Amino acid sequence: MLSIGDLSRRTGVKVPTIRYYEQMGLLDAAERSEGNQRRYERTDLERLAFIRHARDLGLDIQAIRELIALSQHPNLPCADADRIAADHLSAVREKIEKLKKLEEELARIVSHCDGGHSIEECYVIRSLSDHGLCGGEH
Amino acid sequence: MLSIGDLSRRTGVKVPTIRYYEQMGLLDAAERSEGNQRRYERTDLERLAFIRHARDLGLDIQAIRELIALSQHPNLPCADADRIAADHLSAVREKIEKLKKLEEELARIVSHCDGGHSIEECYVIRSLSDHGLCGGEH
DNA sequence: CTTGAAGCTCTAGTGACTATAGGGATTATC
DNA sequence: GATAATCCCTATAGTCACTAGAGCTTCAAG
Ligand SMILES: [Zn+2]
Ligand SMILES: [Zn+2]
Ligand SMILES: [Zn+2]
Ligand SMILES: [Zn+2]
Repeated sequence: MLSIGDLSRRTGVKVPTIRYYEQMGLLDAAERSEGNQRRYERTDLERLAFIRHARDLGLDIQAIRELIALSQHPNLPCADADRIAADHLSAVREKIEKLKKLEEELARIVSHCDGGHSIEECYVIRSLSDHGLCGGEH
Repeated sequence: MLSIGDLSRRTGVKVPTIRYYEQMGLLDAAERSEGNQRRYERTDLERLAFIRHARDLGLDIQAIRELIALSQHPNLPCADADRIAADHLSAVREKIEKLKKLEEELARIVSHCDGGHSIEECYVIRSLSDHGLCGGEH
């Protein structure tokens, strides 16, 4: 039986975060010691590692909740799980696209000024004042 | 003199957001009509357009506050403004790098399963359970 | 002068935590 | 068995940049 601190050390998830996951329904409410402290077993450790890994990959709490629910039904087809992952991949790709546009614009803006001007002439300030100086939309 | 709604329509910034920017100190507290409604002038319109553009480029409120403060001193050198922009560009590039790693991993995971398995065999679920199946860190 | 749109303030909700306060439990040492 | 250090508990509030709603007042058109 592991304390919440043990679980934390073994997974790298902070103690308050573990309690938060319980509150959000990702972890089952843990058994308690006589003194009301949480006690965990190996299955909880695995569940938490799953959650942690899914979070590291950027999945949100709701998606993880659904994946956990699915994983409780080993014989169902996995189309739903695959769709969740595919949707997330699409969302990540969209974010990348948006950030690349920002990067391009910012790089252009930054390259036009080297800190050697006055604020009045600064290309950074002028670009922010006038989207017309931009190369694209955002 | 423009009402807050006029300002909203001309900049595409929603009315509550304009009030929020005032509260955050990005916009000066507007003059008021006899009936306590906000009234704006051209300079406010320009300020709001600046804020909007900076937000569209991903700068946060604090950075925008600093840029506005700088733009009030036209004769100072622009090194601080340039640094804010350059720092933001670096942050954007870091985000892109992280997202690209996620994308790669997610693409790999998704490509291994086509929805035609059982949950028990699903590569998505198995990958989430075991980071050892991953190609890199995240 | 009436009506409907627009404006006002204040509060709370979003997501995924993190921090703090003010206590109680457990464990190691003496 | 006492004590101290560490751990754990709940509950609340703060983060960021808004957004939504309640309940009220003001404005502009007809
Ligand atoms: Zn400059
Ligand atoms: Zn622009
Ligand atoms: Zn699958
Ligand atoms: Zn992994």
